[in-house]
Order: sequence, then C-alpha cells, then structure tokens
Amino acid sequence: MSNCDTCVVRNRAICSALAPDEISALSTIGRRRNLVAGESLIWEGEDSVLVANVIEGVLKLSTGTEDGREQIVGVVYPSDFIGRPFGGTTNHGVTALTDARVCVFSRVDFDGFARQHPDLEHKLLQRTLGELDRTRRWMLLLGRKSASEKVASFLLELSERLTPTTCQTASGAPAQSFSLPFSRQQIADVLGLTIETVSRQFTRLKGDGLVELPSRREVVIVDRHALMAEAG
Amino acid sequence: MSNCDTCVVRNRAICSALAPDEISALSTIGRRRNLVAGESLIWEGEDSVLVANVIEGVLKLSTGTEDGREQIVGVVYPSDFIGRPFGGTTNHGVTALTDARVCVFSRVDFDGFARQHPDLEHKLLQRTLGELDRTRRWMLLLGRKSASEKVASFLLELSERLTPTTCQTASGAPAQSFSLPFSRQQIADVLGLTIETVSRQFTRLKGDGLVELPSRREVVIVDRHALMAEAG
DNA sequence: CGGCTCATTGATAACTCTCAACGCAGGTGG
DNA sequence: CCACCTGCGTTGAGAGTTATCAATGAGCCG
Repeated sequence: MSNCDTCVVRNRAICSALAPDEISALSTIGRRRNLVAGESLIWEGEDSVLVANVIEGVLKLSTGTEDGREQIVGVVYPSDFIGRPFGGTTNHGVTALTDARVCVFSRVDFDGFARQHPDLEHKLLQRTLGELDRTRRWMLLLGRKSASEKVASFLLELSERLTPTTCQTASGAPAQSFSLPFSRQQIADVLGLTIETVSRQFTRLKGDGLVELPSRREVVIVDRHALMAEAG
Repeated sequence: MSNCDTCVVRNRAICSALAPDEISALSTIGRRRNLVAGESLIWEGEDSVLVANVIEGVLKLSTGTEDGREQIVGVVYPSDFIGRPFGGTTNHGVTALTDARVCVFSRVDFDGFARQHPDLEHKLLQRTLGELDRTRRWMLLLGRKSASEKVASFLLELSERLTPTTCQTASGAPAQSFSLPFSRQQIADVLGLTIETVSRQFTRLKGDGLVELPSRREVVIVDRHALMAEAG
C-alpha cells in the first residue's frame, strides 16, 4: 500500500492532479526521507539527480559566490516542489532549516512519469509560475528596499507563509505569533544584509513596539498595520 | 495562410513543440503586434488578459513601489514567452525597450489551447523553469554583489543574451561589441543602483581599459577575462 | 560551572545615495 | 548654418546607510 494514502499534503501538492491509480503508480517511484535541521538534500552545481515534494518542515534554496557570500533565493514549505526536473544542473543548494520530511524521486523517473501525465505537468507549471511571480516580487525587495523595509517585509511574508501549518484558527488569516525557522544569519542571507543590521532592525522594531521577541526564535506581531507601513 | 510559416522564432519559441496542423490552429487565435520603444504591452497589477511570444526586440518586466522606486525583474528576448497564463494577475509591467514585434494571444484562448496540447505546456514549463533559474541567479547579484560586480556581471550577461540576433559568426560565442537596449536609468533599475553609480562604474571600466564606450549605447568588451574577474 | 554557539551592541569605515552643476548630442527654428 | 533648447549622461561634494571589526551578553549542554 501507498504512503500517499496518509500523506498530509496530498491535496495540496502537485500529486493532487492525479487519479488514485496514478497516485499509486507515482508512489512506486517515490520514497519518504527525513532530514534533520541543517541537512542538505541537494548541493549547488551538481547535476540534477532528484526532485521532491515537501511534506513537513521548511527548507531553503541558496546559492553563493566563490568567496563565501551567500544568498538564500527561495524558501519552501509543505506541499511545495523541490528540484529541477527536465535536465540541467541545479543552480542552488537545498537545505533543511527545520527537521523536515520530503517525498523524493529520482529525477529521470519523475521526468518520465510527468511526461506521461499532462495533468501533473500542468500542476507543476502552475506551481512554477507562482514561484516565479514570488521570486520576482522578492527582487524588488533586494534591489530597492532599505534594511528596515526588508525586515518588516520579511516578517509579514513569514507570518503569512507559516499560517497553514501553525494556525488552527480560521484559514487565511496570518499568524500573530510564530516561531522563526531562521537564524539571524539566515535572515540576513534572505534579505541581502549582514547579521548585525538584521539584529539592529529587530531591536528597533521591538523598541518601537511593533513586535515582541520573547526568545531568539519567537516573534509576536503587535502592530501589523504599522509593520505594513514600514514594509513600504 | 499562417504568419507562422515565416516566423523567425518558430523553431525556438514554445510553438516548436507543435505539429504543422497544430501551428495553424494556434495561429488562428494569435496575432502580430508591433511595439515602439517605450510602449507597454502589459501593466503591473492588471488582470492577466494576454500572453505573447517575442518575435523581435527586447522588452523589460518591471515592478515598483508606491513611492516610485522601480526594479526591472526580467528582460526578454526573441523567442521568449511573456505574460501570466492560467489565471491570476500580472505582477509586473511589460514594456518594450527597443522597437519590438510580438505574437499576442488572449490569455483565456491560450490557456484553453495549451490545456489541449501537453507538448506545448511542456515547452512552456521548460521555459518557465529556465527563467526561474535565471531569476534566482540574479538574486545573488542583487543581494550580495557590489556596484562594480553588478555592472560587470550585467555587461557579460548582456553580451551573451544579445548574441543570437546580433552576431552572424559562430553560434554560442558571446558578442565582443553590442548595442545596449537600455538607458543608464534602466541599467540602474536592473541592478538596484542609482544612475550616477552606474555611470561612475562605466567610466571606471573604461579608464581601466576593460571596455570601450564609443557612444552612449555602444559597448565594446576589450578584456573579457578581466571583466569576468570583476563580476565576482 | 565552564565552554560553546549565537545574538546584541558599539565604534568606525566604506560604499552608495543624494543633491547639484556641467557637458554632450540631437533636433528645431530662426 | 548657427543658436538654442531639451533630454540624457557625467562628474563632483557631501551625507547617510549599511558593512566591518571588536567586544559583550545570553542561552544551552556537557
């Protein structure tokens, strides 16, 4: 029997395009894999050998320069798709930020399966188009926003993206408080800042009463309206 | 008879996935449109009403903040696809940088056609995946590179992207000299800099003998190797 | 209770932006 | 044919933001 029957993201991941018999066919080429926080699934520059769906946890997509500077170019959540299907090399590493569970496929197996299932490809296309939109919006932040705008935007985006799993209340409403899946350094790598600048902005937001920071990893949004004004 | 028969990008655009009879079916829902430099095809924030293939020319995809800051989030060349199929709103405007010719489709017509032609969707998926890769690489530049690295990277990328149409020599070799489809301000909007900083970097590159600038819009790469070192 | 990692805070420097003036090229009209 | 106007680009001086370097502080685990 298929793992998919109990998969918590089966209705949201690209698998939702498939009929029951197709799902079980897909399940024969996929397997579950658990990752601990900090573990990498894919490394930058290697040939694309596997793709995956995120079942649980948060992972980063990152790339860097030769001299060690790093930029996080994407963050994926449960039901998101990981990897580069249809050839080529992976241009960014994939690393778990929290303990995570993924459903991995050999890339060639997945490619073959997808080519025979247009509805799956269609879902994947929709997801990729959405990811491209999101990534382009992030470019505005990287290229044109100040440090304070960047941090405010980051907290707002995070409160929205973390809602589905964190929040048991009415769906769609962003979470008021949440646990950061990022260290300060990782936040800096998302925003194109240094760790010190991120820290100072956090302190300032706390001082201005827009947020509370009960611990390093906890954030409470006190004044969402003001935070949105800060985000520009 | 179909315009497609004489289309110069028919073998490179997503249309190349189609058989002759399918091409002529597609041609019944598409039409050519000419744009003059500066003319917009799609505006930021509007519902996605049309999509297109670029036949000739260069166009920018751009987005901005309320207070007028702008960021160019993509640049498209002949055979590239424009627009947001499958619903949603367009998150960025599309504006011609040079005089351009495009092949436009009503979005709903295109959606319907694509859903019935999996090979077309597959091509579109490949193109979208490639564009996502490229966009993410650009994020490293925006978030982590200095002004001089940004400008050097920009010139190198441009020399590669402009090659297919500009260069009659062996394919694949990047052009040594080319005409910029961008004003200084637009270069600044691509790189997340100000026009003055871009100008100073150009002057410095010229002074260091890495490039020549015969006119405002002309660039000659004199020392590609050194330029690559500058690009980081 | 150390010893570790990670985060905060401070002082200073560097880079890029801002504001301002000038230069160049192309077009228009006298 | 030259003068002028206009738009874009360059150059300069100074300010501001963020990075860098360094030290301190907080939490965690042996």
